[in-house]
Amino acid sequence: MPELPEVEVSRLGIAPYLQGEHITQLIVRDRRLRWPVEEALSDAVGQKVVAVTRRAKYLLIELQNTGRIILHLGMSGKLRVLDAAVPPVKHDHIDIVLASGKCLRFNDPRRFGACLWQAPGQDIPAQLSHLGPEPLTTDFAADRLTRLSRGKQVAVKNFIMDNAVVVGVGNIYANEALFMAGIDPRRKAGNVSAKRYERLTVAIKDVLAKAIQQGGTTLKDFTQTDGNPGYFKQSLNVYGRAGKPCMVCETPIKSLTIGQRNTFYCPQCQR
DNA sequence: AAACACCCCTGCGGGC
DNA sequence: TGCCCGCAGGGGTGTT
Repeated sequence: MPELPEVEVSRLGIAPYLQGEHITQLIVRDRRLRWPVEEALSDAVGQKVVAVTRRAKYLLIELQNTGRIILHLGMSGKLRVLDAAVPPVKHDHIDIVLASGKCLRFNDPRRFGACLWQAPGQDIPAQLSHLGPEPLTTDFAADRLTRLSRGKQVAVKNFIMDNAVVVGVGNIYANEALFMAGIDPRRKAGNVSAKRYERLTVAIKDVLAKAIQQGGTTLKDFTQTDGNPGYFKQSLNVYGRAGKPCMVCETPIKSLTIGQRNTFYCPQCQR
């Protein structure tokens, strides 16, 4: 479900309900997520939430004692803010209950998501310690793509989906950004010129920022925390449009598999 | 080292 | 209506 824009939309939706609130209870109904949910997570009870931040596709619930609850939505994870008394439904695995009477409820049918616990004073979990720059900051610039890609045989699409290169670019937005930049997704990363990486960098920033503005992309089941869908699907140029005419030149969009993932591109516009 | 394939898991849509 | 198959937004792990 979620790429960076959907995670950011979720963050914006939940933050007002969590910030400044005390956690009164943690309910874990199923610990079998991407990694087993640690018992120590309940150490967060009694703590005040000072902020909800994001790193890559991880949401960080920052606690006053410097502890953190770290959530990842995986492929099918969803967050809702509800009255704590609302009965849980299937796949509602975790409730973070707040003094306000609300709770943050994590639902994840496929259980590819995660809930990690970083105790006060502990290092950030290893999953977050080797991540590349955030795409929407100035830390992510074209020269980085050019420098890291020299000599690389990997397809440029896989290259920009590598979290060590830049975080938060998943399958939808990798396809969209490559279309916007006019680059064939199969092209070897090392064979893309510095000039074209300039265009790709702009495209990545642009597509992610616009998707956040429009509330993310709803494909099957993504909803904003208010239950409304995201509207960016209407702006997709290539993703999921195999056989349909290119928005620019009307050539049928092609699909193929790159790195075990479905890839869409315009054979005319992307070289 | 780099480039892949594979796996975790459930639900859903399409074809028959 | 029902069954079976393929596929899905992520990403860590293990093999060449």
